[in-house]
Amino acid sequence: MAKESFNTYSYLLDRTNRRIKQFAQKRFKEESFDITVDQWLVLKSLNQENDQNQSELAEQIGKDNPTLTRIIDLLCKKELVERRQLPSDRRCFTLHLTDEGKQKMEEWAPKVAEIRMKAWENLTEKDYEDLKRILNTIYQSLEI
Amino acid sequence: MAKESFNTYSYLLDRTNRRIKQFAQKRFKEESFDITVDQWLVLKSLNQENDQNQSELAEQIGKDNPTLTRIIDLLCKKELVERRQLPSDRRCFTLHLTDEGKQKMEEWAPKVAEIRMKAWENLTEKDYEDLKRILNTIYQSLEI
DNA sequence: TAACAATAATTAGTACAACAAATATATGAG
DNA sequence: CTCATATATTTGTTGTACTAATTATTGTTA
Repeated sequence: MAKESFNTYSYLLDRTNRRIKQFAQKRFKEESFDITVDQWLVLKSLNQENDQNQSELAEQIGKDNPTLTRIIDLLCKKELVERRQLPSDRRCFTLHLTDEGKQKMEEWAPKVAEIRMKAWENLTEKDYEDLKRILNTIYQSLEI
Repeated sequence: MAKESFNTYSYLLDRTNRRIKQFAQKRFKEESFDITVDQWLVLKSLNQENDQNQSELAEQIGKDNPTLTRIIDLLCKKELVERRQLPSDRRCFTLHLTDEGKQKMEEWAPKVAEIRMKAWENLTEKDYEDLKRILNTIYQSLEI
């Protein structure tokens, strides 16, 4: 294949990724979910596993610490998440959904699952598997 | 498949996309290419086809106009690109590589092609085809 | 114990993404 | 011609990404 073509794949990937976010964000707005897609990712992770500190959570969702700090700041301001000082290591906070956060998660989760599913509706089971494998192969080829 | 899994695919796609950009950016820096990956995309398009106005170019590279305006601003500041007023329609600019821009393109293009290729080196021809098909299917499922 | 390295989180600075709204100009219908 | 509409671009705002620097704390070791 011509070298030039590889630019095209990067472009397709970028474009598709953007549209997935864009679509979800638009639907979030329509449903009056007052969060971004990335904020959703954080809430979802905290809902599955409380007591994570920021570094663990950052690793979990694949974002860096400064980015996560800001997402957490925003979620705290919305009173969906709270930081708790860890007495055993005063450098750390553990992160927790507030009661309101838990309630919103119950309310939002089924609808979000539906919205997120939309992207994949015209793919076969084999397509999912192939996509997963291909993306992971790329990811590992670029180990930093 | 459980609905919850679909979140995972979005996550994989986002993560891989980020790493592709991240990798290219890091290599750009090592090679002292003083541009971002998105700026590269613009230069590349202009190198192939001069005389585009901003709206055409935005469409071409799949970014919206405000985003492109700012990328062009930066490239103009670096004196790689210039805006030329179109006498026949004074709302438009056509965009052109400067001499320095053309020179840099010649210098950078082969190396950039190599860098971009790195992501795909462990995939087969069939993988490329599958990936392209799958990404386009997703893109079209989310027509906005 | 004092000095040094490592870690958790934050902050600052720059850039891009997405969206809405504003501005300037052009075009078409009447 | 004039008004409404459309088009090209810019501006403002919020959020995310990456780098580098900073603060506070903990761990290590001479």
